[in-house]
Amino acid sequence: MAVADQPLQLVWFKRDLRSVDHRPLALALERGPVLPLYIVEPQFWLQPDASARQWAFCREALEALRERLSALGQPLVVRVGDAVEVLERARLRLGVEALWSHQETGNAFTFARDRRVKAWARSHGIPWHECPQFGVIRGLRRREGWATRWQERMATPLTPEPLALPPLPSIQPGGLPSTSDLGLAADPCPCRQRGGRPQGETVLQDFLQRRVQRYSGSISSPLTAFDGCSRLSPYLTWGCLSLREVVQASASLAGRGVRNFRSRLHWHCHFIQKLESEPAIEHRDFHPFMRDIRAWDAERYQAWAEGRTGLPFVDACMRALIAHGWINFRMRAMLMSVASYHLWLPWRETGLHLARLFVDYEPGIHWSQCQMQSGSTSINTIRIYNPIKQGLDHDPKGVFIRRWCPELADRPDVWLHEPWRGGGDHPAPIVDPAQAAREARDRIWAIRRAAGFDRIADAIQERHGSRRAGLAPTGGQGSRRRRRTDVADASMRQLSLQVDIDPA
DNA sequence: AGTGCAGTTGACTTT
DNA sequence: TAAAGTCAACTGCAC
Repeated sequence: MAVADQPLQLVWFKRDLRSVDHRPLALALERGPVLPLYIVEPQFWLQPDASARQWAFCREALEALRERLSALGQPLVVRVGDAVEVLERARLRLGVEALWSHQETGNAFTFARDRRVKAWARSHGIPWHECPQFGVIRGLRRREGWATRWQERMATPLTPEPLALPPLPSIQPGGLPSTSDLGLAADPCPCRQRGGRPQGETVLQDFLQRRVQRYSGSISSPLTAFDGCSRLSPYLTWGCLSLREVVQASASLAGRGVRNFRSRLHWHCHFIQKLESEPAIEHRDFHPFMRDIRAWDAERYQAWAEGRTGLPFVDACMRALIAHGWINFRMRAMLMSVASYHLWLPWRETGLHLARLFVDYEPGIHWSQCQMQSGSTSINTIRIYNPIKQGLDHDPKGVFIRRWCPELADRPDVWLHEPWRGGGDHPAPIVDPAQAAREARDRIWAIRRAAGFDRIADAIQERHGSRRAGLAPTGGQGSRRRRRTDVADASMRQLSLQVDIDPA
């Protein structure tokens, strides 16, 4: 009881639901008794990018964290409400000496909420200590040297789990709301991964000890990716595992698979950095010439969203995503590409649908990817996926298609990927893929050739493209005519924006 | 054996 | 993490 007399160190858990490698927790504990708090914010869960499957995973992770912290002496305290109101109540009833948390690069809601929290903390003279998570750098001015700083951060020793937390017996732990308490729509996801650090640790061990061997060869096809990918993404998104511990756990291993995997961990932060540096990319196209070019069409959207476009491989991927809350990277790109090019739908709406379906939704990665797969960054090559070719390449025998589109199970192999061409009365897809791709390509290139496009693209490159030694940011993607060296420069710059695979 | 030719492969360019 | 087009080199085969 004595501890309650002292002002508390308030550790605010956000998307960092673990007690290992948790610097804010460790630092707070050095100063005094800690109140470990998670705030369930109904407004956050009512945002259009939130879903019941995400809450289900988060809730499991919270239960696991509560159990772990209980074992250390003080269970996780959970309160429901607006963050500032909850913090203010804690201040009035318990006294708060300092607020501790990890930096969060989230959506517009969490960005605005953090600014309110900052104002609240300042007005009451409460210092708010935010420790960086990931390799994302807040207040980044120059992109030069980013990769080195990432390496340094990942090489920092892990912060050990506290040995004990002084109990606060007078504080009720509080219950975790249900999906319906939060007003979330029913969202069955039968094959979803389970939340919680113990689950994350198991997946990590299994991946590094066994599955990583075949990583490189199995990440492209949805037939093999569910087992072949690391499947760590939701545990990183919700912070059950720290990125640093994953990097360090893989550091002692060698081989093609591990190298490939590590480059993706690097890339994870590279994308989150873009949203950190420019929060507007969640809502607005990078390039102004790309704004409002697409048309809303409710029927097309619904068909795409439910996996009934009539394009078998696309529908199979969407249905698998709905059931698992996850699909491999390449198929995410294809789904977005079909929505943005073939169906010509605005990326914000289709992006929100995918965000809700992803249990591992990470705003920085997600919105960068949505814009990239829609051609609106202006500094990346236009990549229009051919959904039939993707199917033939990655599911040649139609095993995946038949699994998720049982209505096609009896079709012979020959026309499985384009059943409408096999004669009979099979319905045509909602768009003719070849014609739709051609029209989209022509529209995009007409915009890219417009006067003034390149000048703005160069400015975007200057601000967002990562640098590589010896590269001057000159020339644009849409130039009508270009010297050979400019072409090389452009492709190098694309690569570095797209995937930061700098080995240095 | 050498030639012509259709078809294939791979590197590179364009959109 | 794209796809389609172009072109030159190559291959197998018929004659």
